[in-house]
Amino acid sequence: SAMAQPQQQQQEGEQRCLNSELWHACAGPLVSLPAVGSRVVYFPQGHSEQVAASTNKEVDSHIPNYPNLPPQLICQLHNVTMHADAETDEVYAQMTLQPLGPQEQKEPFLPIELGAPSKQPTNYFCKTLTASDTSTHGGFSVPRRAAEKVFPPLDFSQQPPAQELIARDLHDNEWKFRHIFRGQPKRHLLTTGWSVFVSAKRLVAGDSVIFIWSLVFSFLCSYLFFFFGKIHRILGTDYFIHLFRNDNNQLLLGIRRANRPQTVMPSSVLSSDSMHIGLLAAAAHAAATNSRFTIFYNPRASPSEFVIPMAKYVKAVYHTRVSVGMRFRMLFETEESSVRRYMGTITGISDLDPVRWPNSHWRSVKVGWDESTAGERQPRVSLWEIEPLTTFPMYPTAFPLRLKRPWPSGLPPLYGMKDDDFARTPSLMNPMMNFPGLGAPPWLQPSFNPSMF
Amino acid sequence: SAMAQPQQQQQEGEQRCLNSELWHACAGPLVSLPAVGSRVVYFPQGHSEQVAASTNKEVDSHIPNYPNLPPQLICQLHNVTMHADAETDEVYAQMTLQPLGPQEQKEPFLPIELGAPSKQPTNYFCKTLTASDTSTHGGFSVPRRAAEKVFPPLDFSQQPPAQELIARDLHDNEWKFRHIFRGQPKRHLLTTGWSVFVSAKRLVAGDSVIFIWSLVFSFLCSYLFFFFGKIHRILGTDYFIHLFRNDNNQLLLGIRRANRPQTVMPSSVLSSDSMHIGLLAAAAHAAATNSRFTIFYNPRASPSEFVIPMAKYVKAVYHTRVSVGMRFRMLFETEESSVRRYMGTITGISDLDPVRWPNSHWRSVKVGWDESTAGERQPRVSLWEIEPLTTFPMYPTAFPLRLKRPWPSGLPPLYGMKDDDFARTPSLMNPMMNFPGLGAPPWLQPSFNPSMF
DNA sequence: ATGTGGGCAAACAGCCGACAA
DNA sequence: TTGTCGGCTGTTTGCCCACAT
Repeated sequence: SAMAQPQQQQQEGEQRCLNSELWHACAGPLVSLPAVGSRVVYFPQGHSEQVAASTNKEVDSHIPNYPNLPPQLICQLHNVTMHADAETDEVYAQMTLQPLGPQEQKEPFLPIELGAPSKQPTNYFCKTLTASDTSTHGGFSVPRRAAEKVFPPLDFSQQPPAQELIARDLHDNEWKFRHIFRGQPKRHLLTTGWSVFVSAKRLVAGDSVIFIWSLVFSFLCSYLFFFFGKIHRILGTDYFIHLFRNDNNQLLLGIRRANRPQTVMPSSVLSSDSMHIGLLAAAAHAAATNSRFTIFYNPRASPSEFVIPMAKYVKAVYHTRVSVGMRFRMLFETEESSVRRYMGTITGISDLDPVRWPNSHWRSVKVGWDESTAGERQPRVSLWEIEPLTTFPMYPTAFPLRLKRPWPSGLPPLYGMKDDDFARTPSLMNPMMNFPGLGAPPWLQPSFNPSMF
Repeated sequence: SAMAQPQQQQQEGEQRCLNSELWHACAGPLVSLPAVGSRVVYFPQGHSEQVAASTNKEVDSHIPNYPNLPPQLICQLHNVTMHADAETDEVYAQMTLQPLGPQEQKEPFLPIELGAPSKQPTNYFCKTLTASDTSTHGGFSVPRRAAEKVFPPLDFSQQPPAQELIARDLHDNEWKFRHIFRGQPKRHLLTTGWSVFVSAKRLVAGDSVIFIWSLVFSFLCSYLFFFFGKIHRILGTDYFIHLFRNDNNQLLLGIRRANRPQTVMPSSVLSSDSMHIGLLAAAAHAAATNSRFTIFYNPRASPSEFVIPMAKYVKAVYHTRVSVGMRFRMLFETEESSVRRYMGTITGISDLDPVRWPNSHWRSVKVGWDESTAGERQPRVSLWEIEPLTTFPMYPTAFPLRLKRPWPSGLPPLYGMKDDDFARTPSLMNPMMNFPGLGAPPWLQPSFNPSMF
């Protein structure tokens, strides 16, 4: 019975340091956080979308305009902290941003700004709970491959083979489960302790659980990987895991709730109007004074990734040509927490909100999706979300849309590409309009290395 | 077993019309909402306090100033809707305010603006739950007087006397309880159905429940009371209640949670800075354009009643003299949901935040409390929260603080009071500074009737 | 390979009066 | 008057396997 009690290590107030692997696993394979210190592009418009999704209220029309707030702000990302809601375990990130002046925007890219985003953990599994899993009648049926991959091995000389598993959640609470291999045919089960977890987290059939086999001193591990990279490559990852597996291993446990019909959350703190105004005013004030501001990014609340690495933005907006009729692919998360690509066709390029946010790249691409189940996929995407295909357009564009960009003259063409190769709609005609006085763009600096993209 | 199931009448989205009596009972005896259509004074500073209390974050110093936003706005209250959080049953109110121009501020008071605030229901009881009440081992022990007052009478000819009670909560969900009178000595108990309620509302020992015996058509009842006031006075209230008791009665059920150590709620939607900015910017924008804005008032989240009837404000600020050393009484809510008065002495009169909110009446009075358990009571209060005593000050004031008010000359003195009778600190010297161009104040209009206060 | 259901024992929920504060 | 407890059912929880998919 003591086994069934989770040892709640109540650490109210500020979370110390949330496990990054677990956070990313819960956030999903498509979510990546820009590196601390890197430059990012912040979209008030996208931020607004997130608030609208959280409050279930569309942005009202009588919200004042902030004419000095451009549709995107180039910022330095000073701080990123990962959080999880104490009640629901919903993951979110807090970011501290500082708008940059023209000088800083122009500086060449740093290595961290070009690095690959953090990946999903390797030794993990994610299972969508069945009715049996969440019922009080029984325990949790562990898929065989999953158990073999992420759980410590059982002693099969015993009958039945069993062990006690201890897993930690995002709040560093400990959950104990009896892991047993029994039944006819044999299968892995979590019995004692499981229902306590289900009721504490209020899980229902359709929600998912994630188990990760992690190394406690993963930072030390990374350190060793860095210095002994060659040894690692020779001996393989398993050797390194083996080094730590005996003492310092740990099982992590996260949840991901099904996309239930959102409960109306009128927040009872601040009206949604005030929230929208607050977000805009905070950004406008920060932009005017070049001071820091703080935002919350809630990856599962809305499909609006509104803080984008600057390198990704620059590549997509300036180094990719798109036109109406062009085919593209875009990544989506599957039900099983992996990714798949959906195909579509660009049907238009225009401002999402020409009145409030003219000349914004936010969701400037109107698209149609190939598959008939496309009702749930957005009809508008941003340039950096899609991978245009280099094949011919599906059908010829109604009009060419090929305008000569007002690129600073006298500069060498980019990567063997001529100016004429860029296609722009009128609204996208001058992408530099928000960087007054900006001279040679950063990606024209000698240190800029396009091959790193 | 069907008895134990609450009939959840899920009405997602907008609440229709919450029961006002129940809302007020849950909000507590000190909470009153201004009348729709009346003029009120809105304090951004107090609103800010509520956001700070909700987010557990003090207002940061680098939030921009809104120099055009006065510390108090005279507004018309266009709409008030009562709400209850779907998760926690926490009560809150949504108000739509519209800042008024000088002309409208000056208009004479309407009857609704001078009416008494809504009272607590009469036929109700509130009990703080014991360990036995919340334990799964037993039911709910109903205090005898409470049961006799608010529950329908039992048939004592039966052995044991018992009946089924049906009560409705703020969300209009139905809860059924078996009410039985048994034991040695005899007592009233709620048995079947009680534990379902306790676990559904997640009640713990220390929380309170409120039962109200209400009339469904209370508006009709008020209507009759109004027209047949004399008959009512002759026949007595019981006659009127009897008229409706047979068919249209209903039992209401609310909860009030103990003041547990507040769970940190970083909201995960918007940073507390942005919320503060949002509140200020929304008010400033509304003030500049004389347009409506919406606020949420959360009476139990913080002791900051930041929307005050204008009449109450005017009376306290202009028609009450206070000085350092003066004794006063102030109402507080007791644990048992009734009120008691605490005594204190005014120790100073000054701005709470001279930098950000100069010349504000919000919590401008520094006080000391008589009782040693005063640690939990605020050291600063607003003028309209206290009842100054007309007795002599406890100790003579260090300096007179008696300044001649710059009252418009040529007007008759107020209610036989001479100008000299008003005592003001320098910061409160000119209470009209926020009403530029204001002539004779509303309380000088012939229709203003001070006896209604 | 894994979801569901019957059988069964142990644990818990929940109704009762006794007692004491 | 009312909070808590021991006694005593009836229901639920939860571990086991069989069986079906």
